[in-house]
Amino acid sequence: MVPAVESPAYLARLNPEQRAAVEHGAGGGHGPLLVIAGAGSGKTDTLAHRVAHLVAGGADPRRILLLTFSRRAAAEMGRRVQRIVAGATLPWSGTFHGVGARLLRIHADAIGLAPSFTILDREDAADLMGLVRHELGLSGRDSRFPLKGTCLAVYSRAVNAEQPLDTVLAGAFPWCRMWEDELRGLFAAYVEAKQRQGVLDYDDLLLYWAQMMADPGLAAEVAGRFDHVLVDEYQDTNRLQASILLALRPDGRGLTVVGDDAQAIYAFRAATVRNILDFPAAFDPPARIVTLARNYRSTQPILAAANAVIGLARERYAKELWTDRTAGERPQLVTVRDEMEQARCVAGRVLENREAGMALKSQAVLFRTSHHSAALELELTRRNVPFVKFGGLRFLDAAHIKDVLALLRWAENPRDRIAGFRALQLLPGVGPAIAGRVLDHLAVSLDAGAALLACPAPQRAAADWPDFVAAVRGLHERAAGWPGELGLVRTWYAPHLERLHEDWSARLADLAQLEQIAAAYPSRERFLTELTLDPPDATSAEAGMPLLDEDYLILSTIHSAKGQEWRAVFVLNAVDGCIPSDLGTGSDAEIEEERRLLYVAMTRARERLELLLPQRFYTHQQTGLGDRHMHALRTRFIPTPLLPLFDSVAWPAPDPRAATPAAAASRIDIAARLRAMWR
DNA sequence: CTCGTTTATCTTTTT
DNA sequence: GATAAACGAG
Repeated sequence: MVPAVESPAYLARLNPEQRAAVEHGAGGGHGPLLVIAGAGSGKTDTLAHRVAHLVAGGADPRRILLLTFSRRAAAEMGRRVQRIVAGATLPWSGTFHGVGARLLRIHADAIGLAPSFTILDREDAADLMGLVRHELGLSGRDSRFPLKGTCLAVYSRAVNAEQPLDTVLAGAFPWCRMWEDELRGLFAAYVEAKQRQGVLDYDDLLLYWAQMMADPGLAAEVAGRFDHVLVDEYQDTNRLQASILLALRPDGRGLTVVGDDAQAIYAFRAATVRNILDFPAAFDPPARIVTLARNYRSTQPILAAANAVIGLARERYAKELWTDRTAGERPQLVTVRDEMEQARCVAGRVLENREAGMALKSQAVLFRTSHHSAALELELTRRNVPFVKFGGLRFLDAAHIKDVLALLRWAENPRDRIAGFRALQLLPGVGPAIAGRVLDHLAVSLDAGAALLACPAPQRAAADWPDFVAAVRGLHERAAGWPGELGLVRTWYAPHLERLHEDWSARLADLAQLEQIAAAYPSRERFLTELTLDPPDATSAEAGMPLLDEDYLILSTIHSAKGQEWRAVFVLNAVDGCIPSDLGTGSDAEIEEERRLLYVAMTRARERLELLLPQRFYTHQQTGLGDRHMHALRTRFIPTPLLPLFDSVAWPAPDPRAATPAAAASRIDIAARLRAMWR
């Protein structure tokens, strides 16, 4: 406990529980602390205050490790800390993966890793898996071998959950059990390939870090860098991350974790809610638990409904969120005929809200899967409503962006075969076979740049070869400097882009945007590393992000909405088959996660919450009969006893003169279209 | 050996 | 309704 020092002003802003979390063990080494922070309970602010309080109490900010879920969250935390203690910067804040990459580069020599290692994103890793899969002759079998993406998913789960292969297969991939031996061989070859090429996948960033901590000398060195370790969103960490944490703070001294088991939504990434449930007992004496249950975000009616939804969950730290914001309307359950009507309804209501003075930016539309917003995106574009979409397909996933990055990555690490493989095949006449041969030719040489010069031009690509070699050589020599190298690549790439893609001009504009982004990074290595670990996560309808001062609506997957809040929130497709997704209804654990997902969506709302219930929606069935529309039922997470907590309405409001629903469904609804023209 | 066409399969959420 | 293996022509 702090002696009788005058209490700093910033502590006065906190409620008693927040203050307890902030002041826990102040003044010296302290025991482990678990903060259970309900939705909207000021979690981020509490964590920021705790960091600031440590610094104000004399802790060295350079020796504080702050692990967040996303890079965005890390930046936000940094801003808030600085607002409390001016001038304090946290050099060691970031995601587990980002911090891991940094530590591995520092200690690369000690663990036999080339410091110039490059990082494969999900898709590149899958491509490498596919290559190895093919080399092992697993592609052409009588019975079909799992796809490359599935193989990678199995591998990744085994690594992150720290489970043996047979357990993983039985638990999460039962249809692949017959391939256990082949998969084991495939994974061994995959690991060897990565090591030969000096590349790491996402999982390696954690795995190498954990392995580093298994060596007493290195472990002491790494752990010795930090006096305090704080982890945000602890409910969404996996076993491997927990192992790293435990190795960093074996006795829990100086360790703080913050999270909310009711908001655990990343089990598909091998996150386990057990981490947070079992945290206190992992130490002796057990960790102190502080619970933040006062909600500052939502009105009482919204909170009551959300509490009721999560109240039906099975195991959790019991807490009931409360607020003194008693005024406000109940959340609405809005029944609409189908997805088109849903899009019109939401677009209309968003604009109504704006008329009433609610900026587009303070409203959000949330959905379970990325494509659920397709109809809405069309409707918004038609009505000229600007929007930005988070989640789903990303900027970096576009083929032309990947092409350019592949060339840069290949220059950074000539052993990176996936990068070279991709770059070479951009040349007309070069396919997998020739590309492979060129790469084999280079592999025997120590100086890749010289080897490429000496490499005989493949006959079919003779015309394009000199320009290609010149471009690669320019990158090796770093003649253009950074970010000038990107211009070099674009000049070489532009003609190929025109040849390969109809919509080349739009793609060329994307490359210009990439150059803008690149200019913000000091070097090629930093650009490549940080871009793969923290890709720009928003896409909007038109090229480029809207200007910052412009007003725009937020569209987001529920996963990407984590930690955020808006005055008005719309949740699309609150029906069985979407929430819960019919793909996620296999086990009880999956159902529970889907329930928490709905809870997360609902608790994003401050004043207005509307859940949309299309009475029918289209499914893409494999029945051979093509697409079928199904009658949808209200999500099972809002059973009838909970209905009094909501207002149930229909949209458009029932009109006695309207045709019967059956008739309206069978032909074009001209009436609705005419109405919509003026909306 | 490449590249365009056909056919069968699987379809989420993301560092 | 996209994607990857299989097929066929140049």
